[in-house]
Amino acid sequence: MELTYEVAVDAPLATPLTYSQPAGRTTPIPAGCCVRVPLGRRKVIGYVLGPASLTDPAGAEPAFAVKAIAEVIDETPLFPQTLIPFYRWIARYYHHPLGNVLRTALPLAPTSRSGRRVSAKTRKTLTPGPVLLSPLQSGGTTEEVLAAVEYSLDGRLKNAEHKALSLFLDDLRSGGNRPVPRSLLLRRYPGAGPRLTRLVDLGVLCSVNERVYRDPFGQTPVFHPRPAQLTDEQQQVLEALLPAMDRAAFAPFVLFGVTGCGKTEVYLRLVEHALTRGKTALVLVPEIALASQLEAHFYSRFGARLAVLHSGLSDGERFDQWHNVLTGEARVVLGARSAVFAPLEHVGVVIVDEEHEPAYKQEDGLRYNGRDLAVLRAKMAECPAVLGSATPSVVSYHHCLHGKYTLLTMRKRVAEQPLPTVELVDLAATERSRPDLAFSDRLINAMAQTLEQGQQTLLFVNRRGFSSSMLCRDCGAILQCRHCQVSMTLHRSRNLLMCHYCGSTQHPSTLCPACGSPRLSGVGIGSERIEEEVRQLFPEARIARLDSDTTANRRHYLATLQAVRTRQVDMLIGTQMIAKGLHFPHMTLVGVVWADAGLAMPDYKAAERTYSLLAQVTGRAGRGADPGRVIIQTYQPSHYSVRLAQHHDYEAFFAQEIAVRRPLGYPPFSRLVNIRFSGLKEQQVAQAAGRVAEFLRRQYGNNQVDVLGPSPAPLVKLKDRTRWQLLLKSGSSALLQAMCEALLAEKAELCPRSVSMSLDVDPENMM
DNA sequence: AGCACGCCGACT
DNA sequence: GTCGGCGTGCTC
Repeated sequence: MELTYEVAVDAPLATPLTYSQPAGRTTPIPAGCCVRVPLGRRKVIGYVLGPASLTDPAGAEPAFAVKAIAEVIDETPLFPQTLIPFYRWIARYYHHPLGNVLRTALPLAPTSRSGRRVSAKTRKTLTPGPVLLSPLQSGGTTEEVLAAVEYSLDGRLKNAEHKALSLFLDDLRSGGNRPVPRSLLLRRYPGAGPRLTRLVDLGVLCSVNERVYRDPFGQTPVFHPRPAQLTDEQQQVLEALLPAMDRAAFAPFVLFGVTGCGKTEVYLRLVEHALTRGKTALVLVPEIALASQLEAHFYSRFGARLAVLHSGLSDGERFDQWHNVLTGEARVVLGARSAVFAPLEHVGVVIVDEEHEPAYKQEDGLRYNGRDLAVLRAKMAECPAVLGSATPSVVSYHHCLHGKYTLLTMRKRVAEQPLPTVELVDLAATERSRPDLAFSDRLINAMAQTLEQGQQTLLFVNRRGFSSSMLCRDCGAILQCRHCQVSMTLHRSRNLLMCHYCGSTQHPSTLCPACGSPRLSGVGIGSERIEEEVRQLFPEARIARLDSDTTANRRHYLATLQAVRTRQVDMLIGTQMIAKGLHFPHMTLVGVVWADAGLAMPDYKAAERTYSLLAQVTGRAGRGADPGRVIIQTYQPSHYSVRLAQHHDYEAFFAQEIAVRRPLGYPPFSRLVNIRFSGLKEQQVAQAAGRVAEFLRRQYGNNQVDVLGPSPAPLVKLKDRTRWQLLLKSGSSALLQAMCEALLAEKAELCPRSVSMSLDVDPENMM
């Protein structure tokens, strides 16, 4: 009976394929191995999922000819078998081909087109050979060992060889009998090369290639000692969480704690507990900025048992980290969203820090949410999932109130620092001496004062400001759709306002519907422009900017933070990424340039994002002795997301937000799937979107699901491609799943190949 | 995805 | 006559 395998191939195929044992091979191939398989006339990469049966349940022969696996690329699996159900679930839930899911999950696997592989880095080291071993084992001084070697070789050692061996013995002792790198000896004795080679030939030394683990930590991170004493709140929270870990059953928790309440120590204790119970731990952070913050804490506590996985690593570093996890050497993984795929086994706790962060959502290819997958991993591993946040997502908090998740609260800041006072500046109501700039006099004066005192300022720019929405210059209202309560988008070319949820349009009225003012205009402020204005206002100040444009590489990011820490920077300007995790004792002023900019987004989550960003930015001040000052500029000081952020009142914000979403049936009262269409020909794209909408309405048009649209996407044209979208909204996740499956089955009939169609399940933003 | 096949327009 | 455009179908 011939062995056959189920193989997920690196091609957009809906199902795995069946292949047989490579010619001439007898041993079975373990699941998780990377192989090369024939597919049509080419060869592609595939992943072995396990044995396959050639007959279907009815006993029928397959209708295809089974081909043999061409090559086993790696004899050791790239991922543990236990994760296969996890990958299958993801493929099904996100409607993504399994082979492509695996390619996303295993970033270092070779691709079908490039055979380039990242390899282990090794170095040549030397260990004692057979001739040297027994004199070493009988102990004695270096001189005695050398004499014994000389004796057993009948005095065949030359002076230079004697010298090289003597240096080797020194290094061996000082290195605690670890293999001695050849390069180390060559540095001390440049001519040692041929001598060492001869010593190897004589059997005195042994040459070994040792794996080198490239150090992703750059310089050694700051050491954080383990605090002897926990706060009462930390104690209480752990009293709930540790027993849950001991029960070894799935249990989701939201750890709701204000900035600076000491959540990190809670995470560390949970991980410690997992390790002492022989389990492993998975810790996710939204982005690299926070990864480097937490890295130092985790590295201090767990050292070599820690692996980090994030986009800031080089391929080589990532390879090493992945393999450390795979071999079981690293038992704690700390990383960004893709670390949710880390090849850990026996996971004892899953932690997601800042769980509300939009950065957990991957916005291209496999559009997964790292936070949601983390919860799923915990479920499959039968362990607790801990979602930490100072501003939990509306959906997670809703689950807490309905008994789906357990809420744990930490209200006190560790050092009892008071939260800073937050001042709102109403941009619409205040006179400005520089109306040409984005700054009010109050903020300019505060910046000047801070600069004079030698303290630092942080300026937060909500870069999501969208230049084509309409803002009232008098009351700050943003024009919204009457049906969807999302902002209308201005289409300059056609001169009309459109809702990108439902597609309805309205003429750009010359008067503000809220206050009747005629002063309406399109708006948008980015961090580059702010930097320019600040340089103009304070030419003598030292200014740095951090945003996704300037932070493509981690070295620059870390260097900028270092410059701020050593007070070589007076003013730091940045976007979201500077809003969290960072704390600088001399940063006494935090300014928010335009707090309500995010409210202009055509997105039902706009208020939630605004609240959490403001709450986070606010937490950045007052970390040192000085409580700090926060100035928030806004056109909408009375909007609940701005007003309640000022008072650090999450519960009130949640209540308001839920009251808005309930009647509109947005999550958590429904699930969404956004179907995106794009293509080079406008007509084809619009037509395909229309046909799909018609198909779904005909098949499923009842009151259990809303099919909204189709409508042009907010960025209708991107890189010459026209984009349309169709939004599905339903209380039934199963119904949405069935609709998407039916749609994909009919895709060929509804949507030509020149139009690409992709599904975004649980969309995070609608752009 | 990638690679075949197949069916219509302007070229040696 | 045929070279080559890209719409469509299939891959164990």
